Amino acid sequence: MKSITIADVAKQSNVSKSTVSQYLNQRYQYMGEETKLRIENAIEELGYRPNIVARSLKQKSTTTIGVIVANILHAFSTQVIRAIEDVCHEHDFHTIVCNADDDPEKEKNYIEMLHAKQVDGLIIFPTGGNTALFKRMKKSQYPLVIMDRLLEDLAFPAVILDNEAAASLAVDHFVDRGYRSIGIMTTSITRNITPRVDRIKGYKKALEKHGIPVKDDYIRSLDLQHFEAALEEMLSLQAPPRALLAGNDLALMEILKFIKKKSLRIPEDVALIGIDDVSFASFYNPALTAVSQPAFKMGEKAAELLMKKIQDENGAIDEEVHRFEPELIERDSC
Amino acid sequence: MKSITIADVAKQSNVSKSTVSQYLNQRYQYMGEETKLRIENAIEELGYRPNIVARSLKQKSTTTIGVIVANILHAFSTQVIRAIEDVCHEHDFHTIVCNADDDPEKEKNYIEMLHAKQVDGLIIFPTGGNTALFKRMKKSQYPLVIMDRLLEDLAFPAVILDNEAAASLAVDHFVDRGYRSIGIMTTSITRNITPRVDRIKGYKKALEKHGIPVKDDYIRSLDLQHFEAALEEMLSLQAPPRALLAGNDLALMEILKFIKKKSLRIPEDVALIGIDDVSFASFYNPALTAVSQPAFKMGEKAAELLMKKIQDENGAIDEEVHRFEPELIERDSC
DNA sequence: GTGAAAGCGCTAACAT
DNA sequence: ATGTTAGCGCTTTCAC
Repeated sequence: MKSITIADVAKQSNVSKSTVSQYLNQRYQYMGEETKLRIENAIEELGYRPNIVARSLKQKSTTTIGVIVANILHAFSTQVIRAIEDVCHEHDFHTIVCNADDDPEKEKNYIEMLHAKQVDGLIIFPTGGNTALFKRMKKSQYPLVIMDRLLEDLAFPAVILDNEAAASLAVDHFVDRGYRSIGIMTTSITRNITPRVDRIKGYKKALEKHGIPVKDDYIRSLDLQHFEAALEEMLSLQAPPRALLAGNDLALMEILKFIKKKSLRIPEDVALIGIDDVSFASFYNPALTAVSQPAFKMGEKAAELLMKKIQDENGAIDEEVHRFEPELIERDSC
Repeated sequence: MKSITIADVAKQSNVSKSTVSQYLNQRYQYMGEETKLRIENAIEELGYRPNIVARSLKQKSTTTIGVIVANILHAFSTQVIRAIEDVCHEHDFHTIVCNADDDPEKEKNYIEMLHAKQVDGLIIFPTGGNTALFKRMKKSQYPLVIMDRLLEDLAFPAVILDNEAAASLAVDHFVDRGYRSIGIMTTSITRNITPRVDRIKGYKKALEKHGIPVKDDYIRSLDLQHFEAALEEMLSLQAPPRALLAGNDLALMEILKFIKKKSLRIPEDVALIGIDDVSFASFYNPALTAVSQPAFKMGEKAAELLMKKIQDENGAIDEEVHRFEPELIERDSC
């Protein structure tokens, strides 16, 4: 499978390689109309396609960015990815998506491989490890924007949800509806995943604001496979919570499974609000009240920040964190 | 951002570029133990990472494959993708995923860009257009495996579901449960999307097998945005179907929305079976009976076929279609 | 055991 | 207006 090169086109059309190159890069300022046509035909006849690898080597740009998500299973990740792809597409950039699977080791491998592949920049949903690596990237000025989670001590441009507000919104709504014993269940916070920590923080603050005492028994943060046991435990407390806040979509689904298994009624037995709007929220029985993140806007913002950083050579370095507001979607589960 | 090259490492360790290259490619057969160490240190000190773009240019292989799915919104697509990624990872290949969004034009662009990017092979869920392009690829021997849908007249290795069997399974189950007026709703079959066509075919055959007359009023194939109207129509027939088969996950969700909106009961008012097992099937109220595809196995198979095709230079060319068996998961919606 | 040199396909001065 | 030339960073004979 020997490929057709620019040299073949040049020969076929009786011009030099450089002229063909000019043509390919639409620099036909002073190019003879006839030459242009000859080249056009040659390309057509030969079915020639430029080799992007060679071009990238020369130009030191692959017009490709990488995005590494901590966990692709979150609907939020996929929504953000689609927005990023859209923006990149507008800028004629390609996108390579990798899933770190919540594993800092995998994250590290992907960062290194994308770097080796010479992607022009990275959008990362950090897993929470790899501090040293990030420090190095910071120093090397590698175009990087952080999404969803914050990296302590490291000032990269970042796009995140106002996670405290998200939890607050939910608690406020529970209280509005007359609930005062409210639990929160979220996935594990070993490695200090900031959104989860912040959501718990927001939950506590909101409770205090309403003069409701915070009970540690009502707060659980653990791996999905331990949800059932934890739920069992929490709901068999002498005074069990009457309302449950799911810290994210995966947590919500575990809770729903449990509720189904135990034939509990929503909201009579437990009221429910989930952070993240799941695909089936509107037509679940009952319809699920949710706090939704503006995933699309967030993805757009992250991509725009990165594009700017890549194009501005070493222009104004934006290290701000861009915080987006969540929104409560009222339905029937609370 | 000038990058560190092999030359820098060579200088730093007082050897030539080629020796460093040997080292990088683990060809230290005759390499001095000491040289090895010096290189190792130099690489460490400089933080050198090989430039994959340059390597690819020379080696004419990017150890990357592309996968183009017709529509990423189908859960099936994402499951298959994950399996493909796993297999590729084992073979030290990377994967670039593109979403054609059911648009043959986009499909074409992606094929061309992936080709230009010199990916070593392609797995495609065809949108149904681009016959000429595929014919050309066939001729050029480009490593390609087809997934999910068949391409008429074109013999590529393919991995698909036994779609007729899938519909049959559902109809059989309906009949078992005493239903004899059964409708089917699926997304549009303009462009002759083979799975949809075959599912309808399987549905009809199964009906005939059971001696139930096929009614055209009970068969609808259209875009998602027209589902509501079509459902309205079908269920207001003088003799409406009492059971509904959803042709895929997206169709199922539309049906569920409609049912919710009209406050219909499942299965009392309509029984329901969906082809594709959705994430929430097990904990929906009621739990959803489904015909599931072995998505993971199918993805694995496709990836393995492609890897073989890529590695076997021009070895045995497998043009078989590999057909997988669906499985009925019995729950409460029928 | 290690090095020199050519070349992968393309671009970009610089000539002409 | 078009051609010549020198690399981009790496791999790979072939010498030494």
